Amino acid sequence: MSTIHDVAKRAGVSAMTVSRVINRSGAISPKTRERVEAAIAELGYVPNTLARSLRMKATQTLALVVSDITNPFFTTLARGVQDAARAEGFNVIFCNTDESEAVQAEQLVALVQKRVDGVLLVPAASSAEPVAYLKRHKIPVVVLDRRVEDCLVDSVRCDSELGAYRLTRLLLDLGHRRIAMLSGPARVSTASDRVAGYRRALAEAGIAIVPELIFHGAYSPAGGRQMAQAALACTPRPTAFFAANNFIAIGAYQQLREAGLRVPEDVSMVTFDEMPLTTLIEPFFTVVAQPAYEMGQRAMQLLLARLNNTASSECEEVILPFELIVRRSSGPAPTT
Amino acid sequence: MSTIHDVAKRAGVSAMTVSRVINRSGAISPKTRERVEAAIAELGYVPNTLARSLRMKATQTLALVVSDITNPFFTTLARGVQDAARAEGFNVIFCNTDESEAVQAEQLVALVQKRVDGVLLVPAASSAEPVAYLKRHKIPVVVLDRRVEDCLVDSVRCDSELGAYRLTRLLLDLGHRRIAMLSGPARVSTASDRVAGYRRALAEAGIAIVPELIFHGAYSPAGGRQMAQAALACTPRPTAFFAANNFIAIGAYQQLREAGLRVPEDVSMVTFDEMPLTTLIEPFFTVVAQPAYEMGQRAMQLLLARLNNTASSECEEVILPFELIVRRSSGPAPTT
DNA sequence: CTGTTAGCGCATTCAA
DNA sequence: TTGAATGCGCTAACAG
Repeated sequence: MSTIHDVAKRAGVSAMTVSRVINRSGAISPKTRERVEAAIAELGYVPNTLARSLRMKATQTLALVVSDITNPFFTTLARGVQDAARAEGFNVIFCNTDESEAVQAEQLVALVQKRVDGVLLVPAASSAEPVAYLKRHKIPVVVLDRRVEDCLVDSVRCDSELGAYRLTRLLLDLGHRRIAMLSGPARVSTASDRVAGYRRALAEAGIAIVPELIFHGAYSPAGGRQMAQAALACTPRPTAFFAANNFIAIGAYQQLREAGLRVPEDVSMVTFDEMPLTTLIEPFFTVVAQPAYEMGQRAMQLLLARLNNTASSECEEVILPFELIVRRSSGPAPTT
Repeated sequence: MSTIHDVAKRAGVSAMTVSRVINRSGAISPKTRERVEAAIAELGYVPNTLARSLRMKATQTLALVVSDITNPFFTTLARGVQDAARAEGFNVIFCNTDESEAVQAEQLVALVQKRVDGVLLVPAASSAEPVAYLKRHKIPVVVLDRRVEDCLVDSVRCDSELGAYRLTRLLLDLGHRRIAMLSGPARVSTASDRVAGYRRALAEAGIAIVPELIFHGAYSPAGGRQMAQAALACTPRPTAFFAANNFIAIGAYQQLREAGLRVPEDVSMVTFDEMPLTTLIEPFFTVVAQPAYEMGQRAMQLLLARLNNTASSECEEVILPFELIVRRSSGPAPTT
């Protein structure tokens, strides 16, 4: 693979001149520029960004750390990140943590080693340590989708507490009184915030909160199944299920069906996050739809602002609006 | 940010010794190792992979280039790639081409600049040039999901022609005679292969091929809508629709519904690729399901074998089996 | 077991 | 407008 020196030799100039031509820095006479460009073309020379990055202390590479790229919410978010990054000439490395703090820690080390210019982090837990780690290494971070304990960082998310409050209110208005809350890992802010919103709505309605009806499990179909199964064992049986995200909803729904229950005739169900293709075919779930693509974009904008030092010195906290979409999965509580 | 020299100074050894400790190369006395490790911890030193990569001519970074990470087929495939890569200590950069050869070309240049160790490519077209480009730069490639014109590369895919043949046979066996083929971009091998399979099945059944019923469009819901609309304008109206992928199926399905047609009562529909969440809630589409996750894994294995030189010198072509799953979207042709 | 020398490919600084 | 020297942080090769 040819280097800048090979090009220089062939064009009969110095490496520095070639560098200037490539980066459009400094002034170059049209003639030599032409010669250099010819040499570049003849050799099929492609600059080595490693060397450049080493020298410049900037890699033009960012990272997006999510729990599972397979979840359409994160996929869409990732696409928003990608598109915004590409527009500015940045590449993006993706990492999945599978909600494991240990895995996340490993990933972050690898990213620091690679000297990525910035990180978009959907934290696996609300501990501030991972963010602090990146900051210690002078790597700008934007926290996405989830909160992190008292810690000054740029962040982009929706108001999970409010969304959950609204969904719960919806169920209450439909006459439901026993509502099972199937939430995510307790250490994840969206999971706890959604529980908080649920509690607030119940409290406000003067309905006793039954701890046995509040579950924490994995943000996965399997987690949803397990929690639904446990919830079904409660007596009296809940008449409504609040799934904290789409994956939980799917698993729970399957479990309900297998138990011979119909949604919404026998039990109602509400959840967070759209299921893109499903919605297009047969809109079914009543959801709080978060603007995933836009979240990714906005987060990337914040990060780029930091990188260009055009950001305000204070950290910014962007709370995007969600949309509550009522569909068939929620119906009136059955009158026993 | 501290360097290997800072660590060396603090530990009272040479940089080389620190390097040896970090990379577990060479023999180090327990004592000095301890001192070095202490210094590393005290300084919070993290090795700079850029410098290492520059020196070693290897980046431990790979790239996956797909058309659209938002398509669950590619998302799942990406996850397979990721998991296999992580197990071997590689990071993966993702790129979307949106089926544009121009965008793809740009992306590949950026990847060569970054000196990625290898590329997994879902080519935007069947031209061999992009693969040749990478090979010229000594970057191993594995072609995924699609074929590339007479070109020796490792590749992993399913047999699209056969899958399409089977799906078409299924429709024929159900009595359909006018089957619209809604395919992808003509330059993409999966699109043309699926048309080929469709033609073979029809020919074998002694049914005339009606060119007006064969469409090429974007592998997107919008493409599906447009093609379905055009197909519905044909007289007599087709009784069955073959969508070449899940996105086309979604769009076409919407268009059919809006035209007041019921699936499968009025028209049948078959397609390629599962729609993960949809399937879990309400299995509906008759599909050829390709093992996306496994395809990603296998491709990564081939690539890693190349990188470790444990691969056979000849290129390997892995054709994975698909599964034909019959569901509700396909039914008997209506007896007019 | 440890250190020295040299260079990976590029861009900044200064000089011409 | 152009070039030479220098160093980014690391490791291979050799020496001791």
